[in-house]
Amino acid sequence: MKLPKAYEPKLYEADIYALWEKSGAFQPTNDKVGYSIVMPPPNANGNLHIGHELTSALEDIAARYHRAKGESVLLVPGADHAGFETQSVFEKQLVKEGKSRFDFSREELYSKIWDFVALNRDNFESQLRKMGVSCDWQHFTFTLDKKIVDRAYSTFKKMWDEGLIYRGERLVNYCTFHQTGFADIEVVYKEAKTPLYYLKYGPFELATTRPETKFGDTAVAVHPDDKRYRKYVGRVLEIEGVNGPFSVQVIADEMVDPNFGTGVVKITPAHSFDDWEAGKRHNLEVKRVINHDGTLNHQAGRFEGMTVMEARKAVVEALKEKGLLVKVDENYTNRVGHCYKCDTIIEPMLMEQWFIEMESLAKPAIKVLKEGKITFYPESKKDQLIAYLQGLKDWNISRQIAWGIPIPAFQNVDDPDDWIYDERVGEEILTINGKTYRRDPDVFDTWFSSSSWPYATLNFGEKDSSDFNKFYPLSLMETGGEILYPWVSRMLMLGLYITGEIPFEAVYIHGYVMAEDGSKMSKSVGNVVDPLPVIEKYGSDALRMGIIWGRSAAVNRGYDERRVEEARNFCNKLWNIARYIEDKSNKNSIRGEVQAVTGVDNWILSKLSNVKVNLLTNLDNYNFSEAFEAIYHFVWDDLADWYIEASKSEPNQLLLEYLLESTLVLAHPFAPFVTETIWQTINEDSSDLLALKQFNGILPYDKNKAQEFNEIQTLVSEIRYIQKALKVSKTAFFYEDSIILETNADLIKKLANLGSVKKGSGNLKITNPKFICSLDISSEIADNYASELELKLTKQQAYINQLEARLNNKSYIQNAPADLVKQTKEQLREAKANLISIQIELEKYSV
RNA sequence: GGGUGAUUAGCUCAGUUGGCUAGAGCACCGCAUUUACACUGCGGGUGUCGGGGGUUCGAGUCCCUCAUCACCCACCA
Repeated sequence: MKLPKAYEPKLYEADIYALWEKSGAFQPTNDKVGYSIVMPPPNANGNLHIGHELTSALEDIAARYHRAKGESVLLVPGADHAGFETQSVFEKQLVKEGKSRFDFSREELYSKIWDFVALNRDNFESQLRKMGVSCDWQHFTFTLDKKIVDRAYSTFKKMWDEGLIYRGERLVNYCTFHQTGFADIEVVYKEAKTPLYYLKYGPFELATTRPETKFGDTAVAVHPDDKRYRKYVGRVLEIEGVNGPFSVQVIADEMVDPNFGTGVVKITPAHSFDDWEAGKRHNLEVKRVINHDGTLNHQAGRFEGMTVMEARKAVVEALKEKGLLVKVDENYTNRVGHCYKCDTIIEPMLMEQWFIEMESLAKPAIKVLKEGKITFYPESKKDQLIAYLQGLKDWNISRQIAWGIPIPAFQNVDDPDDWIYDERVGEEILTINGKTYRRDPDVFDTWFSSSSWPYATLNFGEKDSSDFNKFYPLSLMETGGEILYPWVSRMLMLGLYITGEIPFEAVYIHGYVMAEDGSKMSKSVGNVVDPLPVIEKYGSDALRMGIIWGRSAAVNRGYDERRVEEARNFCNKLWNIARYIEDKSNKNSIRGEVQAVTGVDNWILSKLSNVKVNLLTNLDNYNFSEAFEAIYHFVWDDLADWYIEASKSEPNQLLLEYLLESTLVLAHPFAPFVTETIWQTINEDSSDLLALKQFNGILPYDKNKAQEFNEIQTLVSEIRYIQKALKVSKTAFFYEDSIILETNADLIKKLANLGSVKKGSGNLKITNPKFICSLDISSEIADNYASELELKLTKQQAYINQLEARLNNKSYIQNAPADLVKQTKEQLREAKANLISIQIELEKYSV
């Protein structure tokens, strides 16, 4: 035998992948219907985790499936420079070396991170290979590749020219540790107990959580209808503060909730989003108090140089001394924004940044979503995306970090309002027409450049010798729910804006792989599962099937190693089916035309036909798990447990070989390595790849003959049950006048583990509605069967009652479809026949 | 405050336009060493489909309501 007793993935996987890659199996053939997926690029700096296993498994199953359907498939791999993410990882390393990013210029930092990423980049490429991903490596794209940077620039330029980009001084979510701004979506809000301080504030008493921003107060606000304070509105008041008196204006604004605190709010336009808006409404003075490093500036007087938290304490102390502190509510909870990376409290900070006007980009996106032009899996994500797009604010794309694509904009050193677009970002200073321009030191938000990913990777609108651009738009965008808003929404908007086409036909959102106990996996908790050791232990196919099995779109689900183990067993099952068939092939080399001969031959072909339809339907609708279960049950329950067992008494070698090949092709997307390994081992023609085989047609079969075997199956199960229940085996089986039972006598004897199968009658009658047959079992033993029969009788009677009730209902007869009524009648007839045979048999025991 | 999803066997979950006695895997119990496989085979049973109401001949599925949980969005001094 060529195949050893058990499948050992480790011995084959690397060679099989190399064989695929060498043969160019993953490159599109370019001459048939195209199917394309661009993989969401993983961060270039790290190792792949179990979530990547899920995402690449789903994408690869889709890709291999469409290849087997005969389509030209392109699966594009990539890597993400992941701007801020990567810089954070690198900074942590610097800290370990006792350094900080502020020891370097942005240029130095950029080149250091570049080297750092280059070191790690091979890592995940080899990991993707281990996962068996059938991607086209020649098409590998990095988010800092020239073509991606060029796209970012041309997109920025187009928006600049069309007035969608503006530079503005706005309050920005700002992390004082990383010293960069963030988009709204990047801020993590957390519930926290924040002391609420009640202060004496001129004639008012007011509540605040941020006494340290007092130095930036330029107004106090009350509700317009609040009679208590009406007389102060419009006046400018002198307020006694910790650093002496200062003046504020009293304004009336709807934003104030008269029932919260004292109904009076101090307004600090430079350091609060709401206050900023109020400031704009009332033309208030903006006074900055906090520096970019999180310390207070000269406005704070003697508190200058303190951090926000230090100053809060000190100011509260000072207020107390001056008798300005009325009380403190320690139980007040509110939600505070944090940096999602370092957990520092986000400061609203007044900054000049580049913004993209979103309304005109979002509108067309909302339109195509509402028109249902993109199919979402699950469907509900579409409405969520629409709701998100409808509430979108302008997008801050400036980041004050080094690791990213420099913004191609230069500012006139003599005229701050004079900005020019120029791609010579290698230069810090440009001189144009005698004017001096300095480059904006900022870089783009990573999501800005990655929004172009579908059309940029596929060279949309460009002359392209490889003709990859015909794969745009993508067939599928497969990704995790966490980037529906930051990425999918923006790819959609920019795709429409730049290409005029919807960038993907379908969006599939997968859920998270949670830890085994259902909690979130996290490095700090230490409950992450590293896919590589799992692959090492169980094989790549096993992990793939184990992770997709029982998982549906957007549902978070715990990782379960037992599933992986079962999937490993499934690989071994396939292996041993092949092993059996191959063994028989050596002993029995009859050639001829493959065809169904016996009932079971026809039956297995009908099952094969069903599983194929089932698999195609499910995968066309991205029901990965159900498609897998279909092939799993076909292989295990039908092919192995029934057909191969049956073939031991009625061998049809050519059909076995046909079934093996058909099964391998069907199972290949789910278990690429083991199926290809089997194929390569039994064929010895390495140019004939299973990975490139298409689904074949199903041989013709006779439905009636297939049905005959169904009946035999039922009978065999019944006999097995009786023998188990009575603890006997190898009993003699008798039948009366049945051609089917006569022709299948040997088969039934084998499958039901009987002693003999003969015409005649025994003392224990089998209550099967299709056949009159019996077992020869001594009466003492058979007596035990009475209780089994009684149970059966009760169940059957209940069933009959149910059916009769249904048929006695006139409305049912009138309103239900005729077919269904007919079916119910048939069921009742069968059930009654069955009941009678049980009753007749039972009578024997009551004597 | 707004939104979305979930609640089905001991556990993890399927159940596509309402219609065959509600399923799968695991776990569990029993039997089996028969030449593909113990990473095995055979047999076994378990559910007031979260509660309540409604529509219908018929509801796990549709509608209303309540409860619990999860996630997302907006963020109040």
